[in-house]
Amino acid sequence: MLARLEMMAYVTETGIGGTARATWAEGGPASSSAEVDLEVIEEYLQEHSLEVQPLYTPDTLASAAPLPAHTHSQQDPHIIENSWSGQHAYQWYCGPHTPTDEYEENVPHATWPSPHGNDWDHQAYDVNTCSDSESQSSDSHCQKYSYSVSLTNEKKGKNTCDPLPLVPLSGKRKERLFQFLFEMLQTPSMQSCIWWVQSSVGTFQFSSQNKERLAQLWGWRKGNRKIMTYQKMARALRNYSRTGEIYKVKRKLTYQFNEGTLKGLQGNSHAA
DNA sequence: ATCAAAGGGAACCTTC
DNA sequence: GGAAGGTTCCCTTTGA
Repeated sequence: MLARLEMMAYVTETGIGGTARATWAEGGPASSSAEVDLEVIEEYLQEHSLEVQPLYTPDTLASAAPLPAHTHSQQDPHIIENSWSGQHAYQWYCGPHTPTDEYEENVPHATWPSPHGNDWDHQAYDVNTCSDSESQSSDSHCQKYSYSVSLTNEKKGKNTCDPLPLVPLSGKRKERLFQFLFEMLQTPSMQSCIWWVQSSVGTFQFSSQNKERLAQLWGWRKGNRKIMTYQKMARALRNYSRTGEIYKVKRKLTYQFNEGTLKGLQGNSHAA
């Protein structure tokens, strides 16, 4: 139970939201994340008998630094990385039903052509990458890719409890790492972990301080036995350089989607 | 010198 | 059973 609560605090911090937001999650850009009743999350976890490793023990929880308001140190503090200006059509799953039930109800599935010919499993990403650390909302790509977002958000009026599967989608092709990263890049509450350096070309950067949390979320999402670390996640990212889906750029903690991968991800989000 | 990040080999695992 | 896509471990290199 304790581990579960700790995990929930972690989940809260990493963007799933929660009315009882962990103290170390306060103050950061994630503070605008959708709020979810923790009891609902717990109910969900219990219903699905999720075995959750204690990502943060009381000790680590106490020692964990508050999420920094992650701004570029030498930049205008008003410029927030990956400053997400809208809404996302994908939805955080946080209700008492099975993820697949609700998810499939709300989100039509599409397939993308993969660089390797197989169809990518689709998770209804939305793209609103109008802002990043180097290109702001005037970016033509943003205008090009943001229309679907406006529709959903204007209808919803707010960003609340958007379901996103917290567990691998059963019966579907497993989510791939680059899909997960793209999804995180579209998630405003993940700004403290990962952000666009230049969304128009698919360059993104991990937070030096919070990269481990993002990695843990990835590992948790995949249902790994052990806690995922940035080191291991980066190993997987290096494998992408062989296939060309993502490659490393000569900048600390910075990677770039290749053009085809980026278009596939963006195009898929539009198809949603 | 130290440390974080990067890079890669190799064995292993899970899923399709 | 084989391939794909990681995961895990471990070691070396690089750069601030």
